[in-house]
Amino acid sequence: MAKQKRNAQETKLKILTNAKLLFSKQGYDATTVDDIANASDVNKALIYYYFKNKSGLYSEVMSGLFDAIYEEVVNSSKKCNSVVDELEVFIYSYASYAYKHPYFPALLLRELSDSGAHLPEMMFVSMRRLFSLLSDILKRAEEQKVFKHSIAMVVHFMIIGGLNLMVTTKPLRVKAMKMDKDIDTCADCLVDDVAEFIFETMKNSLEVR
Amino acid sequence: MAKQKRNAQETKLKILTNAKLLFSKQGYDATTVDDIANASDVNKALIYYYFKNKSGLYSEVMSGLFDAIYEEVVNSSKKCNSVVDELEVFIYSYASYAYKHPYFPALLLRELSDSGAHLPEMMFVSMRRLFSLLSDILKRAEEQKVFKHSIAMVVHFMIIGGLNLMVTTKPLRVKAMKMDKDIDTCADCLVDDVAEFIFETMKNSLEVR
DNA sequence: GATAAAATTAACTAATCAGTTAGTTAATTA
DNA sequence: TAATTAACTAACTGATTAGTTAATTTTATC
Repeated sequence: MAKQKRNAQETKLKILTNAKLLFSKQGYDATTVDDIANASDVNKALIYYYFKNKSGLYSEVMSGLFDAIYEEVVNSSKKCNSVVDELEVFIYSYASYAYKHPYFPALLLRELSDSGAHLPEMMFVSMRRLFSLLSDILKRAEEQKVFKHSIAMVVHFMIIGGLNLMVTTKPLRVKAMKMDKDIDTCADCLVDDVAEFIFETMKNSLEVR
Repeated sequence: MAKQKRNAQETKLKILTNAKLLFSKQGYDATTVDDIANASDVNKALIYYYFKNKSGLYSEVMSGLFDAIYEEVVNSSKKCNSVVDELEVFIYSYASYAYKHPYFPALLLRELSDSGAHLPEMMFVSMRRLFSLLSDILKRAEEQKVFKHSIAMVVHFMIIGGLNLMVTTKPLRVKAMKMDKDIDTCADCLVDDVAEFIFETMKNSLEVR
């Protein structure tokens, strides 16, 4: 039976971690509970012991991720002296997290691709919260006459769309580079260079001159 | 048996259309061949008569879409007198197509979210081709000293990421607006306003001053 | 009009899926 | 230390899935 001593927290975490990786790689529907159980080296019934069902597991995976990135972005913003700094830090911290946790962009894009049809409610709240952060930055920047008026939602999606897609398409871009050296798909671009380019693009465009 | 006269082309098209809608709405894995057959009001075995298998059907759906958008963008570009015009038209024609065919952004984002792991080969080629278009515009603009140097791949993803996400998240944004009027999620934004904002953002940032 | 080919049908198949059940074992409690 | 609880297991269940088969019907060809 048990190969070693029991540790419930450790078991649960193992399940969550493997679920996160598999949902990220294969998507929710193509990932079976058996997949997750096998990857975690636990009996499938255990997953129902710890989580209500497959979607309950998914919800926990996603809420963990959203909480983490929100904290990352918020905590980074606290050290800023200006709204332009805040925008920069928003972009850098989001980029940093996304590159370090590539399952996050994959999961997020999948959810957003069907308008969150199966989006757990708390995830919806988290996303609105994240957008609020950026929206607030842009609004204050406008009030301070640092930035022009902007469509915050579009800014948001240009930033996170750009970043997320840069993460998720890495293998594709590497493949494309091998096939055609004339096309620069940024296969070796560093995360900071990407974040910097996006930040400079937004700043140069929005700043009042 | 047959409820009316047979028309093979019409039957095939009906299957493709319904497959496109369902794959777009539910994703590949959650859409069953039975779903598609029922939606098309045909016998399931017919799908195997016309297409090799489920993934063969998917490939045909996707290649149709990519050919269509590529043509749309290319044909629009032919009427341009300057590289800046070309960029504008690239963005506007992509936006126009994406808004008129919301299943395309949904399908594309899903594929890109897992780095095209299941991406049909011809779709990979189509995407590279589309990116080449933009990359070429930016390169020429740089050579003509109209635009500064840019990371074409990041520009590409900021543009298509922004546009695609604006399309796919429409219902989410409407929902968010209802819950909190203080947040402007651009729920009623017009496609041309979005395209214009994205174009102006890229132009203002990249143009040499 | 007869035959062949194309389009279509109903029924079938083996495998897989989310979830369940009853039993076992380790850890905790009294 | 015995009883209870928590963590875990193997096996099961009914429904669903992609794909198949053989038969039927319609259309095209001669």
